[in-house]
Order: sequence, then structure tokens, then C-alpha cells
Amino acid sequence: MTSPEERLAALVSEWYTEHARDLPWRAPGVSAWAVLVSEVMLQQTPVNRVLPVWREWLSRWPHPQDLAAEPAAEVIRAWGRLGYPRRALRLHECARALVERHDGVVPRDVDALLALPGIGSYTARAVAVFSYGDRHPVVDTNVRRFVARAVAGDADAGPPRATADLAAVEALLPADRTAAAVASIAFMELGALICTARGPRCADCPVYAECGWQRAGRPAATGPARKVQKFAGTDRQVRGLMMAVLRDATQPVPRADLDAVWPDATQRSRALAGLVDDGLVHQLPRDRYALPT
DNA sequence: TACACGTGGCT
DNA sequence: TAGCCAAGTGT
Repeated sequence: MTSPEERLAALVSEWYTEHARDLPWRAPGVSAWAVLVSEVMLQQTPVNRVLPVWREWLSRWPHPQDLAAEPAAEVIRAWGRLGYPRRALRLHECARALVERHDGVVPRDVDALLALPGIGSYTARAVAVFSYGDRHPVVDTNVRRFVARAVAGDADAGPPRATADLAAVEALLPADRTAAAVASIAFMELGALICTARGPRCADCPVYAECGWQRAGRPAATGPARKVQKFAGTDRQVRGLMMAVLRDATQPVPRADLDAVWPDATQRSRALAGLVDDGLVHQLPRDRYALPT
């Protein structure tokens, strides 16, 4: 007897073994630290942009101790243009926490992982599953979309519901922990390559025949459209421009150099204050600024 | 719950 | 072209 849930997991897992991308953090023997770094870099960031930076980081800092020993400025510079540089700062803090609290070893326990800076519900479980092979539901945007379509029969996932989302994915996991880990990465990969947000490639989908959304006649999305983040003209754009100036500088930068990136003085002040408040920028004497030491 | 938080490629 | 989208987290 095969339940519909077991069948979904089996079909997607079989598809994965044949069609998975050959990504370096999936290679056998890759350390938990390397997996953790990849997961943080991949937060809201496309694979192709992460690849070169991840290789550089793991070559430079193969263990948490190596990153922990660096000044924050080096870490932020090495983050380059990956975006959301607070992630770099948190990864640095995470490395130091690993050294202080876990002897430099990435913990296997989800609650211990959750207690680390920059590690949330997704990343904690991703590390426990993809690195240690344990059985936990791993819920990212790809998995939520796949479950919404294949199981619920909706066009898209609704707003995140942490507890319900975890339960919905848990219900799809095979009992065996190794099979569950494969299913978890397979759901993500299917969402990334086939069950995509725009233009899903349903003709190539291993679940086509049992997909709830197909069976329902591919109904259109119902709820309000997900609001897309504005960027042009926002503080985030100003922060990004200022960070680019500071990354490229070899000496502390006068305020005037940061002011040059944006015309509106009120917005400049707010952006810079935010960067200082976040710990991404240090204010020095004589109104000069630099990346944190 | 809703919002802030970078960057760049794609349609 | 302008908007959409990409393996989320913290507050």
C-alpha cells in the first residue's frame, strides 16, 4: 500500500536522483560548516551569484575558527555584492558563537542551531538534514509553492504559517530518515527547477499526474498578489550605495564621500544612522566612517 | 503580522 | 520598460 504522500515523495526523489544540479555544497564529505555557509548565502540570493563567493569563503575560511579570527571588515568585503550584508555580519558572529559555545563544531541539534546568529527555522533544519542526515521538515519558498500546488491544489502558496507549513511538509516525509533527507532536498530542487513561481514546466514534472493544481484545472491565484519589495529610491538603495563606497575604500572615508552617493540629505542621514546602528559601519573621529574592525 | 533588509538577471 | 523574482531572518 502506498499513500498519496508516500507516492509524491517517491516520485520527486526519483526525479531528483536523475536531474539534480551538481552543486558543490552537495558533494559527499562537504563539512557542516560549508553547508551552513552555503545556506546563509543562498537566503534570498540566486545560486549562480553564490557559487564563486562560496568557493572563495571556504577556501579562505575552511573552519569556523578561521572566520572567527578575522576582523568584520574583511568578512564584509569578502561578501562582495551578494546583498543583505547583515548576513555577513551574522555569519561572522555565528562563527564566533560556534567557537565559544560549541568548540568550533556546527551542532546537529535544531534548537542549538536556532540559537545561532542568522540561523532561523529554514536554515537550522536545512543544516540538520542536508549535513547530518536527520529527519526534519525543511520549508523554504520552493517547498511551500510545491506543496500549495501539488497537495492543496492552489496556484501559489499563501502567506507563511510557520507551524502549519512545518506540519504540511512533515506529512510528506518518508519515515526513514535517509529517505526523508533525500525527499527534502528533492522538493526544494523541484520547486527551483520545475515548479517555479513563473512559467512552471509542468510537462517535465514527475508529479504531473497526481498534482492537485492540475486536477483542479489549474485555477488562477485567489488571494491578494504578494507585494513586491520596492527598491529604487528606498533607504535600502542608499545603504547599498554607501556600503559599496566603504567596501572599496582602504582608508576611513570622510562623510562627504558618503553624501555624494545620494541627493536627499534626510534620507542619507537615516541610511547612515541605520548602518551604524546595525554594526555594519563604524563612526570614527572627525566625522569619518569605515567598516567595523 | 508586517515590514525592513541588497543586488542583479529575466521577461 | 518596469516589475517580478531569488534556498529567510530579525524585530
